[in-house]
Amino acid sequence: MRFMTSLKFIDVVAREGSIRKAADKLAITSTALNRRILQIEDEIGQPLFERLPGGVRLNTAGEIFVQHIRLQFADLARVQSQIADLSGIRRGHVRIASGADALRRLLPETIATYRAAHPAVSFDLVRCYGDESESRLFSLDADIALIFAPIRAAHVHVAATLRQQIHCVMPANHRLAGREQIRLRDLAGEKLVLPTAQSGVRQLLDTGLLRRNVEMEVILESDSFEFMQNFLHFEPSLFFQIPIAIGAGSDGPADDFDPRLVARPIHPDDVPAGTLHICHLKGRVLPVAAAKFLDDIITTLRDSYHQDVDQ
Amino acid sequence: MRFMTSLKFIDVVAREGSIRKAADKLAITSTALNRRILQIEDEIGQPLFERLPGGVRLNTAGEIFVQHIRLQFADLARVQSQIADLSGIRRGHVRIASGADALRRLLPETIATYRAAHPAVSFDLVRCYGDESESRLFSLDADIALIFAPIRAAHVHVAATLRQQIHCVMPANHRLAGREQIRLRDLAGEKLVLPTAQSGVRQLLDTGLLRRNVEMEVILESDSFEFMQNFLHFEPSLFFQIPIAIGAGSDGPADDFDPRLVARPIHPDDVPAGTLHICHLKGRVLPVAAAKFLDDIITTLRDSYHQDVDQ
DNA sequence: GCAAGCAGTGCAATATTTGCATCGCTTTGC
DNA sequence: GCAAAGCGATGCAAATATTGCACTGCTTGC
Repeated sequence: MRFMTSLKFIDVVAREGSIRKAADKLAITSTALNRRILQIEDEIGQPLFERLPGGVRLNTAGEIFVQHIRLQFADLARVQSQIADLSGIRRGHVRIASGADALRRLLPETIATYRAAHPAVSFDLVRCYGDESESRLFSLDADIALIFAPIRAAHVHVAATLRQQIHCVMPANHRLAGREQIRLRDLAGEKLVLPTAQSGVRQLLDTGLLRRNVEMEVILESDSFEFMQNFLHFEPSLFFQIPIAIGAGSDGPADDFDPRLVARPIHPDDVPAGTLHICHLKGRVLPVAAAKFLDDIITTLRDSYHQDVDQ
Repeated sequence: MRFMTSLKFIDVVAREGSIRKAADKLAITSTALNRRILQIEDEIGQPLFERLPGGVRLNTAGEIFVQHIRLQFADLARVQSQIADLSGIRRGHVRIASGADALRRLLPETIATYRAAHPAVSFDLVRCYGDESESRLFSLDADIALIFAPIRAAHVHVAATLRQQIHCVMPANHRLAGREQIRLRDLAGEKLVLPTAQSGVRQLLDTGLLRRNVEMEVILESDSFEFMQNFLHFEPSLFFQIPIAIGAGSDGPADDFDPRLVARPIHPDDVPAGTLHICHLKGRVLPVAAAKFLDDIITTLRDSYHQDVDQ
């Protein structure tokens, strides 16, 4: 560590109490060592050593400085061990904050593919509600966030966006199952299961329902796809999802999407399409593993989900 | 600090994302800089940068190392100020990130007082929007931040807080000028000038306006106090500020607060009070100058602004 | 009082760093 | 599809910084 030698020299001189003795130990001449110390004292603007007849001794400033030096060495050692631990580009850890939508199929699929190529990369998935994804980006608890909602915070950089029309999920034998598109007025009198209030899907629905002033029966709210899917078999009702959550657009529907159910898009005039944002912290240079994975998500969306992705 | 130059170089390259750009900034040739970086990478035993066609980017090892470097620089500044403090003369440099509110009066006043006592201390003031203040604390570009907004990041330590009720600023002859407090419904039909969307004042206002569903005419948005203050003389309208921005609570209103204008608080049931946070990076030991200045701000708020300060 | 041990300094030898010219590469623009 | 521009890397010579030698002035201990 060439950039630490001068500091190391000071440390040794402080320990030896003499420039000549320290020079001996460091295998250089005392004059060279002496001049290095004078130079640093000059840069600090204050002497660090008291000159005694029998050698040198740290003064108060020197003690503060040497303590700093030793802390730096300790911290450098920590950094080195941490870096040595990485030992390669393909190692790493990617932390993702995501709403429930992308966790159903997009992320499992993409991560599995990525890990097949880079098995030494590990992942951290956290399901977030509301603005928590953005907070996690900011607090550096997440590298990448997938957010199906408007982006509020200025510190979020949106790497790609994906338009998603909300779909209405219903039993395959439902009277509306034959329609290509659902109008909100068609839902009059239907029993509805709504997503929880924080979800982006819910906020879009509220916009539409409020605007159209449609009378509908909201029988429950849930944030669990599995629950809503199974509930439909017991009580005839409808719930809402976006395409990536039900695997639409991918190679066929998701394996666990019930074949007795169908999903039909709501007419965009009634409920506007929402946007899935793929984000990271603005100004942050992502770790390689995370940056590559970000590329992978975008590629997957474009190639495998055949979706329009804006970058 | 000759012994820090190589590290500084790496920091700059990381920020610029290009060796050539960094070399320009550092006034050396790109080849010299390139070789210094190669040398340090060699000493670390691992590359710190990814070489891209358009420049370089930190890899995981590099990110760890650069964070270490920045901490080292911040700690060196602390050591220097502590050493300077020994000789009786406090010298040093305090870097502050602040929203517009505190920059109007609180900081000019406090800094002037501080500098009268310690003329060798210099200051760096950066006006920040949104979450930028918090980012600057983390990247060690700022020692202290004054944030009038909720704190989102976990790495921020809040040294003190100050509750601030939003005030409505209007011409002295306005029909509402006689009121002790303003209700939102009083503002129906008024022309409003709102602060920009990132500002903490705006976010509180939005909460209140949304909740009360008051019909008002927003004629423009601005982040400039001077502009809004002068605009009122040309078109009758109202804008919003918090007490420390208009000098209220201090010894009389700020010198440049127009006597033809008055500020009246909005009823707390309509718009909740916001909180000014006085912060620094968690876990960091501030330089002496910065630590003492932090004390000064808190003292000033309590003694001169007669505000309740929580510590 | 004089030898021994210390830090500091002038000067020449040596090592290191820098700048120039140039290569190989990728992206961008026409 | 090709030329231009921008990037990092490298060989080599010039510039700069560091080092070692010889020596100074100083204090201490015998």
